[in-house]
Amino acid sequence: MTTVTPSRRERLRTATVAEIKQTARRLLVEGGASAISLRAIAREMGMTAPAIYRYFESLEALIAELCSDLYAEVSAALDAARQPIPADQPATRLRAMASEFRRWCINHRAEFALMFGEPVPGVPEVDEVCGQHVASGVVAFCEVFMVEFVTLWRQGKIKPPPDEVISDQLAEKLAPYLAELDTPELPIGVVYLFLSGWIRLYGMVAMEVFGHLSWALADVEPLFETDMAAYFHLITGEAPAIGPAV
Amino acid sequence: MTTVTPSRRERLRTATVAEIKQTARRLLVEGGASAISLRAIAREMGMTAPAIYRYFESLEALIAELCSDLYAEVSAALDAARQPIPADQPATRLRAMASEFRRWCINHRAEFALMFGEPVPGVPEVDEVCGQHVASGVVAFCEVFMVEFVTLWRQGKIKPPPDEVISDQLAEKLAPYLAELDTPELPIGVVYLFLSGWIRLYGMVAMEVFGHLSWALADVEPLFETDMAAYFHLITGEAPAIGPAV
DNA sequence: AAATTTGAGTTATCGTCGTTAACGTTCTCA
DNA sequence: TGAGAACGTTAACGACGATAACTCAAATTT
Repeated sequence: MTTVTPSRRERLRTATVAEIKQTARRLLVEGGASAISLRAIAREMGMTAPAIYRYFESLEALIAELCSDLYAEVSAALDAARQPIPADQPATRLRAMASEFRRWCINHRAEFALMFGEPVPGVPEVDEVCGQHVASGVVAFCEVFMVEFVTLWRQGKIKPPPDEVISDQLAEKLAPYLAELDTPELPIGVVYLFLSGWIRLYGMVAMEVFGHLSWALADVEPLFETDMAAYFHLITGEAPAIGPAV
Repeated sequence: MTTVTPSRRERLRTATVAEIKQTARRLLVEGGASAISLRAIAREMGMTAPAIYRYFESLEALIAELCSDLYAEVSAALDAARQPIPADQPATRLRAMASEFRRWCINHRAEFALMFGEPVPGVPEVDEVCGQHVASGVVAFCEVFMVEFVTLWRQGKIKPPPDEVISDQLAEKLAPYLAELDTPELPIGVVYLFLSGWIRLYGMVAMEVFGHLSWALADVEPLFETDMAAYFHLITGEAPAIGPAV
């Protein structure tokens, strides 16, 4: 243990920090990001607003930290979704994680908007911590998908698209990113398929959460399932073993 | 003409309304949606804030109207992008419109966030005006894509995906939407391809505009071009005539 | 042409917000 | 036991949306 005795004061402090963030979370859920205010938090906690400055540098910093926690939370949810599936079935794992991602985002719309919508100034951007893969929750969140995808590739299950589809410029621009990975031998076509899948997943979830699909669909789930199936058919050439999560 | 003499007062009024919206637009561009405030607008116009209430019911209503104008603006940009291309080449038209959509959104990031990000309370949602296809700018914006897509289908150029890929539930849920169209005979697989394409386009543009791709790519354009090419290859079976717009 | 109504703008005010400064109070530790 | 840090308070500043009451000029009506 690095901290033997958390020293009473430190215990109280961490408890207060937790209560502040938890109150902010509740305000976020109930009224959107703009409902998070220092005065509202303090009011609900039976305090006065300036007291919060003992714990956070500013409202912006508070929201940034809340956002980091949310990334960790969704990462944990994704990790939990893949655990019951054997590690040698990465396609099924990816499938379950995609469904869980959609489920989490739909059940946490305000959080999703904060994390994946218009970037809030102060919230750590992903590319700022591209070097160390664990420091930021965002990278960890991406890695969960990436690890399974690489496993799938190592199994030889991924059919990279024909070369003529891959633009030379794409290969050129992706090169520095490949160097970041611990698998630099990953073909450019496979990386393209990964990014393409992440974009399709994000696109569908974002449109659904933001209500931009309600004009066409009463329920997005069938389209989601169909599109995910089409994607896995595209990259593996076979239908994946599906079990619609939840 | 319905209005013979716009009656001096009305001319002044519309001019003031225009100036208010144009000032709001500038504030939006310079400082994001949160920078739009009645006081700031009034300050820049040499007025006092309450005067604006003579022209708009509230800040929310002002932003909603600004948003409608933006939908019309992007619709016009898309329309201008397809005009130089013959109407009997809908695939090329769609391709050009997709590129133009990305270009417009990248050059108008703050506007994009307002229109396609987290929905702002007060901004008219698309599904509220699903009946009349012209009333809302959003629908007109969607229609520009839809029209070309239907033309492409009428030419027999779209290969619908195999039936087993299309979920029965998808067909079920899309039925009411098909009835809305003037082409109810449109196969469910074709509608799926359209929505899938729109989602892929939105996903890529949204991630790029929001900066959620900068961790992987210094320049998103090659991936955009590649993915669009892959999409058109998927739905038509052949590579479209491309000319990377701008 | 005079009287009246309408429209557009003002000032004053209320309650909200983030943030800072100055001031107590309480707990911890040497 | 005393010094000092940590935690909390009140007071205040400037910015925000919104409303009410008021002034003034323009348009309309008589």
